[in-house]
Amino acid sequence: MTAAANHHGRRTTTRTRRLERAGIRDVAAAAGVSITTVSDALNGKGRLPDETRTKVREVAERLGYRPSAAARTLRTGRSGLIGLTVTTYGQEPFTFTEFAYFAEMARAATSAALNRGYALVVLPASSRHDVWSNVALDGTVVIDPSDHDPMVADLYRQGLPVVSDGKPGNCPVTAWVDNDHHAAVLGILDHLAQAGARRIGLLTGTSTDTYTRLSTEAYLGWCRSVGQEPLYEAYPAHDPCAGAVAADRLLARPDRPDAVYGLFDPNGTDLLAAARRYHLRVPDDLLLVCCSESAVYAATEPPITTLSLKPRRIGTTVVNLLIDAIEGQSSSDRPSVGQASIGPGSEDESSDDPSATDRADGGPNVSGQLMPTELIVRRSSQRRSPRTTVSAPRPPGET
Amino acid sequence: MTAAANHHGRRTTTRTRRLERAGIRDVAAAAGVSITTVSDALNGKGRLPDETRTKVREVAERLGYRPSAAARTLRTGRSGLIGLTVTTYGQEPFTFTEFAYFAEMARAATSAALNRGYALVVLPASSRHDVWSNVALDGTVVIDPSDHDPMVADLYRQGLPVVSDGKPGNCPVTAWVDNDHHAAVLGILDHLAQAGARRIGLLTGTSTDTYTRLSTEAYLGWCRSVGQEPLYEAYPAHDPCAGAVAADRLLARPDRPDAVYGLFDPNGTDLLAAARRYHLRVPDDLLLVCCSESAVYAATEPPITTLSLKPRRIGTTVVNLLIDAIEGQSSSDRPSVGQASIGPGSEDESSDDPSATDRADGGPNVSGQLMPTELIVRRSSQRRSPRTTVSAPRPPGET
DNA sequence: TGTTCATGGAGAAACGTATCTCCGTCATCC
DNA sequence: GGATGACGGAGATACGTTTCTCCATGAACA
Repeated sequence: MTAAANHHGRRTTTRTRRLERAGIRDVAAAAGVSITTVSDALNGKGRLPDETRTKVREVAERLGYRPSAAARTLRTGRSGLIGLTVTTYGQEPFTFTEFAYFAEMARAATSAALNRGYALVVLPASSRHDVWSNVALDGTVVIDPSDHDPMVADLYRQGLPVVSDGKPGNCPVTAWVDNDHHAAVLGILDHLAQAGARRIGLLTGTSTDTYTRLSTEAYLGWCRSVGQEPLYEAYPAHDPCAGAVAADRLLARPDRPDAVYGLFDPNGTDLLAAARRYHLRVPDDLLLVCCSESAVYAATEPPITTLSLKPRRIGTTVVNLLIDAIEGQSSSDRPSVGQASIGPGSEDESSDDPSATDRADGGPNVSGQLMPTELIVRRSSQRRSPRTTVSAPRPPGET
Repeated sequence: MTAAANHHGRRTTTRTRRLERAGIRDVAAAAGVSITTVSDALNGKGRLPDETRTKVREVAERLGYRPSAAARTLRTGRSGLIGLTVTTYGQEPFTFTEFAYFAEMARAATSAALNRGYALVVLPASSRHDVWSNVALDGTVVIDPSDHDPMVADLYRQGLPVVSDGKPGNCPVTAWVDNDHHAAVLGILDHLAQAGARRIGLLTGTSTDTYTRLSTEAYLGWCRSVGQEPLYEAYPAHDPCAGAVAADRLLARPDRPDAVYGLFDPNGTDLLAAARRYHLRVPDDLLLVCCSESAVYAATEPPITTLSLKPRRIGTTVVNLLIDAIEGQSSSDRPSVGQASIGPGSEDESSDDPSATDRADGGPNVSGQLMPTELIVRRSSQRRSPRTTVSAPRPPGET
């Protein structure tokens, strides 16, 4: 008795016991061909005449055959799954909803992954290890890794490609993508100064992630360069109430700022509410800008100028870089991130700005990529012209 | 030469070629025990003295051993993955961000899944089939399935547990959870009437999902019962601009309503903007309520009364029901949804309202569950008392 | 008439785990 | 002093694919 016959015998008895899904063997038997032929026919490989191919496909369809993803993954070493790691604050697992940035970014990432035949698994950065090791990942996207992130290091050591959203501090990654936060903050401060601000305040966070750090540093540097005394309040960004309190504190100071930039999404409404409490008119008494992806700031009274980090473009780029690394890895041993990472996979949102493909080195050998932000100018930051033009016409000349 | 030795021989030569992850065999060899012992030691099974167990664990740790999720899945038939199907509109894959409901619900679902050791895979309902069949799922959560949803039927036919958020129309599911939309709409309309509304309008959608359908029907029924002529505008809810246009149309009608309920999240700002355009004061000239999970409506001018569907509780419940079905399935053949589905897994958000565990039958044999909504009363729907108390003190009497 | 190719397809070996079965070895008990 | 069981652990099989290797057949060719 051959092994195949033995197999089949066992299967038959098993099937009488429970109604099981048809396997490739069942298809082969029903079609009167070998397992190899079925596999080749369904996967478009091998050299088979079209008649055989279509016949096998018909039989498979008739039997309701679905290939076992687990077996395929085991055999090929590819699961078609990529992880999306989100930062977790305390017990609450996600900032997903708190900041529209994450939601948008995750959406774009999911979409980009699906476009290339991958699915996204959402995993918290500090999850118990068992969940992580229970899912077969081809690679991981990490949002804002902390310095020396042990999870990232572990993944990388396992040989998994890791691409981070946010320039990594000290952990090894395959590639990274980030906004040019320094330039963005400088642009905003210049914009506010140009609108007449003399004392620009900052609402910032206490956490040590790259975004907060770079933005705050840029603010402090700008203050130094123009000779303004820094005016800022820092609060734990994950606390929904702390933002409102910090905004209030900032406007309650004796040296009250006449313009404020808020680093986090809810800061716009926080600041608007605080301004109302102190009877400050926006933009007459107080200029306002905040970093947000939320569309509600177009409809507030007054509409608030926002800095968009273009999370969709970032999410798309990150995923495409990751998949490039995953798929490039097999052909050559060293991960060579493809040169056309933006082009093919992002029909949806990469409509503008080809300069986004510029490269900047950020580590020993990893390819980093800085992406531009977009300042959406609305009434809250304009004293004179109420028109909502986007471009700031001033030539660079004051830092 | 035994098969094991053969294995190991091959492995050794392979390892010289490429640096591979250590397998269970390597651990067994390094620890001087058998594969069985390693497996048992790491999984806490079998009868082993603690010394062996700890020794094996040490060796595994030293070798950086990570069990292959694919192999485990293949062997056990469990992947620890559950799918989250999100409705897709046209080409754009997700409504994720558009409606805070989805973001919140997905977040809670992810969290609940992780609490029980599962990970969530986000998949679009109408994805190409290959992505679906490429991932090994233990079960699926479906958000708002359409009638006769082929995808759901297919999953169900495969024997996968399917739990839907939103009472399913005509597709078979293991269980479902939904809000009591009928009661919610009636409550809102009564609330508005009680605040003095004579002609209540509705901003609704053109799609045929359960939420839109039930809500609209409830509105129409209420209109019939109180003898009011229906005043509504329907628009494609997935179009971000169409809502603003529909809101404008509704307020531009000659028979302008003096109160409006908007079924979708952005309707609040849409209606507020439209009211401003027509110089209608809220709440004096126009009472406003919309269904939203967004916190921004607490900070608008005026703050807008919202109906919360409590998406986090729904997401948590749905996932727990699904996992109950998955894990119950193995012990008995018929999926018996556990009786304590809310209790254990939802430490975070099931703080209130134990009545949520009530059951309602909605299909032949599936267990459905109706969950309450919450009306957050703010200034936009109150004419007299500007205090933001939740209870409306006025006695009913002027319908 | 042999040799060479191309064609169509079968066999069997992995992939790495979980688990079922079974086998020694002692100590214990009647 | 032989049966009994607990203890500790090894062997082998199966999970369902993919894919490498190889074999038959017939046609083309020298």
